[in-house]
Amino acid sequence: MFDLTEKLEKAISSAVAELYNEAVEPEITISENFEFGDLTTNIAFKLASVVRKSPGEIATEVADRIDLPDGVECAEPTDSGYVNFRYSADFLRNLLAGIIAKPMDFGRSDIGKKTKIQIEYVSANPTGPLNVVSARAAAVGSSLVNILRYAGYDTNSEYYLNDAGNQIAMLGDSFIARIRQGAGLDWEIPPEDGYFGDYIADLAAVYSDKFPQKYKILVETWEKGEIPDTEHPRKWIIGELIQQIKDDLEYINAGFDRFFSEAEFRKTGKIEKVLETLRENNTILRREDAVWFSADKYDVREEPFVLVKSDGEYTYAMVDIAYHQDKFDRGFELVYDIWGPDHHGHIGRMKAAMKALGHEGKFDILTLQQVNLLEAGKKIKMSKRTGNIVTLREIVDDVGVDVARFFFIARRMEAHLDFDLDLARKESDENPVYYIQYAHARISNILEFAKNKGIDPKSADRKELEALTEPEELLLARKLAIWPHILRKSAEEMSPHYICFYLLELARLFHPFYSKYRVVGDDKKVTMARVALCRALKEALALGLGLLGISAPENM
RNA sequence: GCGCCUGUAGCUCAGUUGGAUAGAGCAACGGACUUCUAAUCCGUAGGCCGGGCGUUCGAGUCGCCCCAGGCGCACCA
Repeated sequence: MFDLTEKLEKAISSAVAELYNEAVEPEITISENFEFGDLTTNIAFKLASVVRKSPGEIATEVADRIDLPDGVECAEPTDSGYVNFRYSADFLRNLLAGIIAKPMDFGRSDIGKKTKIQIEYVSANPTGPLNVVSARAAAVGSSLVNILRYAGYDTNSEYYLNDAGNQIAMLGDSFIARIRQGAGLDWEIPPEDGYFGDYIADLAAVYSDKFPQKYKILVETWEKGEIPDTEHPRKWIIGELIQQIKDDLEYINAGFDRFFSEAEFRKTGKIEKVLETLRENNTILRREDAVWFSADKYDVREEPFVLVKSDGEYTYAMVDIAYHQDKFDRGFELVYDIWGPDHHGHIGRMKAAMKALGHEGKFDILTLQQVNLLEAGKKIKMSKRTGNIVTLREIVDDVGVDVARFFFIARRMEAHLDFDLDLARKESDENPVYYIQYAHARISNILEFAKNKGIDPKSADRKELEALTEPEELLLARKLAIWPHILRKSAEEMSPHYICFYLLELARLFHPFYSKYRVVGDDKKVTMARVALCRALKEALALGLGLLGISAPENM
């Protein structure tokens, strides 16, 4: 809907075919400056060496020959070699009328072709509250899911709950130690891999209050010098921490379609099956009583790694490989993970394993870089082990969901993020999120004002919109026309941050327009048209903010 | 030692996959509220795009070599 790129590409290729008998796939880009029109192709540069003419010459010939599709007003060659295209006024009016008629479909596309795609993100171990890195992952992942869904993918989000294995055992040990501490017994948290955070001591206190009988038995058994059954408290704290994680994710507006339990998965027997498949594929070797995967067979840069330890336990890698096989068994055609930098060393391994299982090209990992929290100009050092962390909840409480989400999303995933808390707090009145939201609130107010005067163009027609003639008005309409491109790029490149910058630019055009012109004025025609423009703008802003999981307030 | 990520305005970051004059927010300076929201607007200033060499019509973007910061290199997860 309202994306002329494809039509234009066809028109250009057929013009080129007629002129030079060459087959090309033209690139259409958005002009970065509106002086250069709305859309641009650099086809003449690509052809210059093949056709042996200057780019400028080719641009002129192509521009003359091209059969312009509906909605494109003209093709303008430049001396340097570009061909610039301009949307027709009629196209822009159509666009505005279209947005108002079907606001929830503006820029919606089917580029995903209903492909079944799964995005796994956060997946932090349930050994403590979520930290800022998880907060970033939650924000980015959830908006990516929204964007892919809007782009026509059959999208599912999943959180892998690592609720089994060594770290969980260590968590249990740490928790038991804290219970002993609460009971006044001698206690020690496992020094190597234990969890030292205060939250565990707090939960120990909750446990003894909540289960006085079980607590009593525990303490009495210890006092007799015997070893009690600690299964209940161990299970309880995991459940408790998982619930906290789910609450935190809700808190930052990141919903998941599914939480996938490792403990449950281990019972299904799938791990054995996958191991068997790998064995059949002749990718397994035994060495020193352990079972290894020959990753080097699939990627020369990788080395074999252990799947089953000599004590018979599966490694994390083995379980994770089987888990990913299970995703494909469940029918996902594309599987994406968002991983933190600390798991970087495993990317090559996992990819090699997926290749071995026949999923090459269907699996990819997006790496999300770390977050540095700055306070008073200094980095806050964080360690989950020692419990010295800044939690998701703390940061959201501090700056608000909308601000936190925007800051997390508004940068490339690969970029390290310096989150200056002082700045976020101090400038919370003038940060970019409010700039965008304020545009939305202002427009809402105008529409309310207009409505009270009996002006409510729910279904604006093109005739009314002919009164839009000022350059600022047309610029706004042209900016709106870009929205489908932005969405497509965002989905194709799995990059939610483009949406942030687009919305900022849109707001950046609206505010000056607002101060310069009156929307509701004496001229009825102009008023109608401007109110309609405002409606379209409001829908686009709300849509974009919605995809980012950020609220679009009516009042500020 | 090996691998990955990053280096763009004082600060935080974009830069349409190699294209036109490198952009935005904050911070700084000077202005603007009697009409739909001043969380706004108008104006000024701010840059050897870490450094070097190369590739070509053309490089912030690609290649190689340095420099700086971060993160990984387990029969841990």
